[in-house]
Amino acid sequence: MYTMEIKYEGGNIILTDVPDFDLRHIFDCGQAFRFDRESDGSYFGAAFGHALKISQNGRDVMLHSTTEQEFNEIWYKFFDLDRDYGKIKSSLAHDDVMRQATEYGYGIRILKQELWETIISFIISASNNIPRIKGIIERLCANFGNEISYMGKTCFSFPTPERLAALTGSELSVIRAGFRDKYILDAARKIAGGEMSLDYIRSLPTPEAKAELMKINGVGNKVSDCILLFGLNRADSFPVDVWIRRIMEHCYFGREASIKEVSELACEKFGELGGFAQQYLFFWARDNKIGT
DNA sequence: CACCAGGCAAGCC
DNA sequence: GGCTTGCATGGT
Repeated sequence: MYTMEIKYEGGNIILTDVPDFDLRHIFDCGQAFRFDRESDGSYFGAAFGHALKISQNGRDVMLHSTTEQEFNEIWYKFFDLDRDYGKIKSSLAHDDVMRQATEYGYGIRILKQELWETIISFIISASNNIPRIKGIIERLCANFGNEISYMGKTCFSFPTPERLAALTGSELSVIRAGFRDKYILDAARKIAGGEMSLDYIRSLPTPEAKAELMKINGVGNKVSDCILLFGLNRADSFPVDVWIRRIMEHCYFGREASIKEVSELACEKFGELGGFAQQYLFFWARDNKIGT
């Protein structure tokens, strides 16, 4: 049995004996764009309007300069510390592919991110690459977010729908998002204007939530699946991007396969654990250039 | 210089 | 329904 302990010491939260947890796996598997590795191996970023430095030594994890209240209200849920990932991995590791993928990314956790932020982040991800996605989101926050003072540094929160809805296309062009500008504005205006409700979307069953999200211009099949998985905690969602398609073709089909075929096989093989399987596969395949 | 990057929408049949 | 093409920007 795992025996994770939570202590509050010297203004930091210290977790000991954290199971299935690795910062590089968590932040480099492509689910979050606002946390970066520092030269000392720690990660620095922001979520839910709060900044965080987090570091790890083996199974011990430190959340720097954080209160118990903030940990309980934000970071405990954000890092999905409630969930038994050992059980998930053993349920998935029924073939050689998933055995390798779950062993390689053993410390992956699916972060529970803010819904609004995932909508905009994955709109930006379309036909883009991860370094540039990060750059665009950084400029979005620096220009239109609120200042956060933390550990002697200044960083920025993710801008609200209201803030972005008030912008013109040319004002938004400073973030250099290209053709995605109009999609970002469409999302912000639908939500800030009350035409679309995030709380209502949260309350919907997955298929209905997906249909509602796809009313936003720039949110299609794949982007909506990412929003469902990362922003709405729908772990059965299996986003099929070019990487997942290639790895599934290479490892399971042995031929080219359509997105629909890939989705159907994932549903069959992984079922309600599809989202976890997707993250293990994505991290493993990209790091090892499998299927390329 | 082409070609592509966690896709999508619009325009075709 | 499925299949093509243009799309902004930046990197190789």
